[in-house]
Amino acid sequence: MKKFLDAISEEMKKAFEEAGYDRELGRVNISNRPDLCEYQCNGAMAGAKKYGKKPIDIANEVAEKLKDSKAFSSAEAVMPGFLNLKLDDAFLTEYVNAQMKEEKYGVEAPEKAQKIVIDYGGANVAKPLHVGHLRPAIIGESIKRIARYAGHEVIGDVHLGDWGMPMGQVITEIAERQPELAYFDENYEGDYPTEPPFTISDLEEIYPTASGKCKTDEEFKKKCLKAVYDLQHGRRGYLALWHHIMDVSVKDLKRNYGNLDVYFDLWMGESDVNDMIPDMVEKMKADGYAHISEGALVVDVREDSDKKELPPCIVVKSDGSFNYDTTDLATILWRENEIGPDHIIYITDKRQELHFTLAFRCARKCGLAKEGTVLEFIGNGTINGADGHPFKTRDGGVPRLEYLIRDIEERMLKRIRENEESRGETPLSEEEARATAKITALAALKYGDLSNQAAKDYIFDVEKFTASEGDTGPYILYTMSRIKSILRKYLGAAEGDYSPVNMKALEGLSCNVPDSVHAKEIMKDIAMFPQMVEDAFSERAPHKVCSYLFGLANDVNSFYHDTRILTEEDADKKNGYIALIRDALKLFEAGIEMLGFSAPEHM
RNA sequence: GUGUCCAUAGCUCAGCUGGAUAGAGCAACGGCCUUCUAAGCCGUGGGUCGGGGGUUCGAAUCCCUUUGGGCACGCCA
Repeated sequence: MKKFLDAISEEMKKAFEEAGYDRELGRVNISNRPDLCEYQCNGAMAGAKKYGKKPIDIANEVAEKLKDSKAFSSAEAVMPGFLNLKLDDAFLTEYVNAQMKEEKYGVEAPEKAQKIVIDYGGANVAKPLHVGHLRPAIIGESIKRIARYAGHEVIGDVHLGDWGMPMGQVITEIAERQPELAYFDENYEGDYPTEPPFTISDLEEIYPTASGKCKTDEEFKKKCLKAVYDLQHGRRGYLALWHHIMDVSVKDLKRNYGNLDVYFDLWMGESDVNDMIPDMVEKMKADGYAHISEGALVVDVREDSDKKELPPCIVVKSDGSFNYDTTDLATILWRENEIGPDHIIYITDKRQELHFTLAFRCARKCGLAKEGTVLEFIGNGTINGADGHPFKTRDGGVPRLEYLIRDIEERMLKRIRENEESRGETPLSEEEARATAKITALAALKYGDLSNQAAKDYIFDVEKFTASEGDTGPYILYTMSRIKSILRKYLGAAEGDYSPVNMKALEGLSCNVPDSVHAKEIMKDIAMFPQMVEDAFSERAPHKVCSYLFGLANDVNSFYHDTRILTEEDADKKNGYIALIRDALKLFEAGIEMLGFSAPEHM
């Protein structure tokens, strides 16, 4: 079915046409003066110049044609030339009931589904996830889900940092600590141990130590760089050690991402394209794109339109090893060969923008990316502390994601127990309460992040996220659990029964013509759902999903407050109310699914 | 220095393909629980949209300029 604004715009366009004007002027939008009207059309003013008429005259002529409109109960021309519109209740009701019967509540499959690779992990192996990894993970996961909901084929890739300097650093540090290990004996020809010589907590300490040393100790840094070269060029012992690092680290990363409800289709990394690099480099040389500059093999990517001189893209470093330009280029080639995407979307910290500009141009110039493949970079802002500076722990370190989440969960758990006590409810079991706290905490965290524009820095304020008042994840979940509670009771559930609502049993009901402003507001929200999904997808804007859900929650809560649903004596009315909140619940479910979190049955 | 992004209420942010009186949340203040979950609802106060200029019937939104910030700028990722 047509999106709602398109559907009502169609009536307006017809009116413009009948009045003798360009039908394209008839675009209808949501009113920015809700006190005056529900929807508005500004086409009369836009067309005034073209037709050499006063806007108000055009508006009046058009309004005249809308007298018998099905969509609008009133259409009024107002100075200087606005067309103020009120929606016909029956029209809206019919639309919403038809819409909610559809599979995706009015979201149409795209004319041509796009194949999209989305690269959004950015985690480095051997390094624990910290706050810096939070945004790409959360934003990427959401954009992936939005794109899927919009009907596209999306493949998420974690794209691990597993082939660069950190690997050399870890290997070198281990070599210094345990030089007797077989991995470091170049003459060793036997099998290496199957068990790693370190645990995940060892690794978490080894990497920062090594990284710190590199900043002060030139000799150590040189050894690390040499180790990177050797690893990339197949030194047996290093490769064996590297496999251990991967095993230990990836297992931990999967657990951590899993806790965030972030799931990748591909767990590939820089290392996976190592074998493709030699041929790729040879071809770039043979085609005359790559040349030696300051000892490194580079590709010039400057363009005449540049406002600033760009550095070249370094394909092979002067010591013969590869950096992330190399692996990113080879990865583009791999994705073209193996997946053939229409889009490749990268989500990383915005500070990496220049790198991607260079890599994209290089890939384009050297023919690694096909003509039609869109390479897109989404840079996320940083997470800052309350002081406006990058988020740090009290001792100045970067906070581990795990601890951060645990902190939020504890606060939520406390809240659950407080509520039980003040409501006089039977307390949930420890297990159940913790499960609810976990779900709520994740919602708080993700919503807190996603409700900000991806590209902007934002202040991470634990107090604010866990306050669960106002524009927060828990507020959305709370609204949902209120709806569920009513639906459950409507279906005859006993007090204290928090089992999932049987939505199937409610299928037969449909919304009545709204009998209150709040009911009508909810229906107008519902009607806008498909438009919201399209906008959120095309603008890569999860925060639009957030603000949509927040608006819906506001309207549902107002409705809830004013309308006695279960005690309504008129059965037909009551069923209509139930259908209305059921539909709202369906959209909440769809919305939070797109944001990447879920809802508890009771909170 | 060059490029780039940003500046909106006390705080945190929407709005930016130009439209009528610039919106939320938090904080402040005042109401509402014998009735479906008060993690809620209703209300009040609070802004020369950093400054200046321009385009336009009309600018937070587009253009120029200026101030103040963030970030990036060849072999880390």
